[in-house]
Amino acid sequence: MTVSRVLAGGKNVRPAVREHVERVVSELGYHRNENARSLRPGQRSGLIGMMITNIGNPYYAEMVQGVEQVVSRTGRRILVGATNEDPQLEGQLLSDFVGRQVEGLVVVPVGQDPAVFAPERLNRVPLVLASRTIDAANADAVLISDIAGAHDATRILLTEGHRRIAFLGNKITVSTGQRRLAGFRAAHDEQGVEPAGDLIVLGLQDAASAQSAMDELLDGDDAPTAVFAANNRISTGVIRALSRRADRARAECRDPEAVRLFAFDSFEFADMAPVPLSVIDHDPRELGRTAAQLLLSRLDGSAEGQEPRLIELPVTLVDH
Amino acid sequence: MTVSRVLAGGKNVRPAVREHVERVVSELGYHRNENARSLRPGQRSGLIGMMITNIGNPYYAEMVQGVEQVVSRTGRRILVGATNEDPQLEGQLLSDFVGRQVEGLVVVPVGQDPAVFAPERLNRVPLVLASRTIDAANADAVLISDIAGAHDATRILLTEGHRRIAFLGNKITVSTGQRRLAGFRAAHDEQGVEPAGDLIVLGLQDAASAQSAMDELLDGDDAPTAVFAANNRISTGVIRALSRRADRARAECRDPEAVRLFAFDSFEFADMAPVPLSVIDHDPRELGRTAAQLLLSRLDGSAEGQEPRLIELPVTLVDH
DNA sequence: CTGTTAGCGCCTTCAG
DNA sequence: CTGAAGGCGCTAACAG
Repeated sequence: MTVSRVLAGGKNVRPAVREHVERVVSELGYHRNENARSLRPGQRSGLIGMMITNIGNPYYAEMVQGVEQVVSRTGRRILVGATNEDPQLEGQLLSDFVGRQVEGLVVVPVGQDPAVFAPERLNRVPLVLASRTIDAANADAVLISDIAGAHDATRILLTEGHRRIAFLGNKITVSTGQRRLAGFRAAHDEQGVEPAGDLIVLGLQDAASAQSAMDELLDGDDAPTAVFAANNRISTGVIRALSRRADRARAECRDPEAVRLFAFDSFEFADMAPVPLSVIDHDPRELGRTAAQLLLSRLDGSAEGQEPRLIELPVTLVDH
Repeated sequence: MTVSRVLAGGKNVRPAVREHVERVVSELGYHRNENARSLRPGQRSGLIGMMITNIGNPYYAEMVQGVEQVVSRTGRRILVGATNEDPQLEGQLLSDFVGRQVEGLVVVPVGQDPAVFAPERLNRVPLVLASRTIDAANADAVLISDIAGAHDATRILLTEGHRRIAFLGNKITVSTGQRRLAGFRAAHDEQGVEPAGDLIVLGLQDAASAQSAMDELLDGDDAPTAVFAANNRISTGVIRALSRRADRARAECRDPEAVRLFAFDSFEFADMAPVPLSVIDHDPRELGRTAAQLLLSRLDGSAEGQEPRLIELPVTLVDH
């Protein structure tokens, strides 16, 4: 008990005893067992669970960094798990994290099934959805201005005169995919232009598939004059495709195809990409920080009883 | 007790009772408390601690991914903490992780002080050092072939005739910095060439400082004809500097400075960098996987009593 | 200022 | 096959 008191701050302990305890603790390398500690009612575990699709994607890595920065200031640590876009893995991970007594969860959800995060599965653990949302979910969420960003970018392409604009997107079950496509379509509607249906390719999961999809479109009869790449993996593939083709063209003394590219999400070296491009830029680190703050406001009670909140972070259009 | 038995696999429970328990468990969303579970002697916590400098660096993010891939197969989860290259933070993080009963640690150490990871601070928790080592540490380690890689690259530069080769490196207290510089020097020695002392810049912590260091060197009287960039952050800065200068030169109708660049660590888009470069390539994901395997071999007892092991992963030289 | 009691949720051991 | 006892490490509440 005396040791416990010393470690809790040393109140109501005779200075001599306190010093003695401190010395012995450091000599023995004693560490109090945080798990046993959090077993007692009213004690928090100090763990925040983060479920993302893939830490190898720099986008999510930066998000993790944002969350880590904010929660580490409150002495909490983050438990990281990868869902690999697999709803079943997502469910297991959730259950595991709840079992490990996480105080809160920051999640990039895989699908749209609200049952995964139903209240009885969450066991009262507050949840913040990040980057993607689940329409029917009853949770705080931080999103990017997907719709407005895609809308603005597409409007620019249309006003530049492009009529054959390709849309390369990810799975439509992912809310970012839906929302970015919605913005793309809305801009067409607004300008009274019919989107080129044959140029809308969805379900692209990685850079490699985006690259071959792009090649295929450019090899078609009526190739696009502009491309909207709906996320950073897709942009990567598109840039690879365009750059390879430009190299080949130059080697054969042809003029390279000029394709106007708009990319959602920025990435390192966007400013020195081998092809000209415009970017719908935003900060995944800020997204992580905001998500963490929403979560903390549920934990410290400052958002007591509030309705689910939705924050949309702004985007910036940048030309390179 | 019966519920505990059902959750442990349902041995020695009447099927009817088992089914009933299972139904009620899923109805109520009951999760067994993993922390309480690990309180019992002989039970493992299922947590692995990862201490890295910065998750936002794609290099470390990929390392985390490698570790996650391997340990998640054993049902374990990873606790991630950032040290921000701060030895004090590193110590606190270590203590926190040990207190949270991590079963093992994968660490990219900040400095060279072996006291940080002294046995009494580790409390018998196995430690694997990754990417960097501490010479005096008594722990398993996975490194890249820093010395050989830097040696080979420098030898190539020297045989190409370069005599003014700049070395842009990070802090010399970091083992990768030491080792890569050692390889650089060894190649010079081997060829009987004196390294250009005025071109060796150390202590570069980020891309921005590397960029300005590069600019400064190129503006000097006796500018380097080749550059060795000792890690991915530094390469980024150097590429930015070179590319900016090339753009400016072209705008002024001058020939851009031709600087031969060798970069340690690869990065996305290395193959389409705006300046020609060669890369000492290796796979941080593989580094993470290997570190995790070393750790697991300590946990399952298969490396029982073995001396600390040191694994050096090979590098590949790639021209772009 | 210091120590005792009790109970957090779990599972090993033993009794029925 | 099922349940009761006990203890893992910790700290709130109470006693001294």
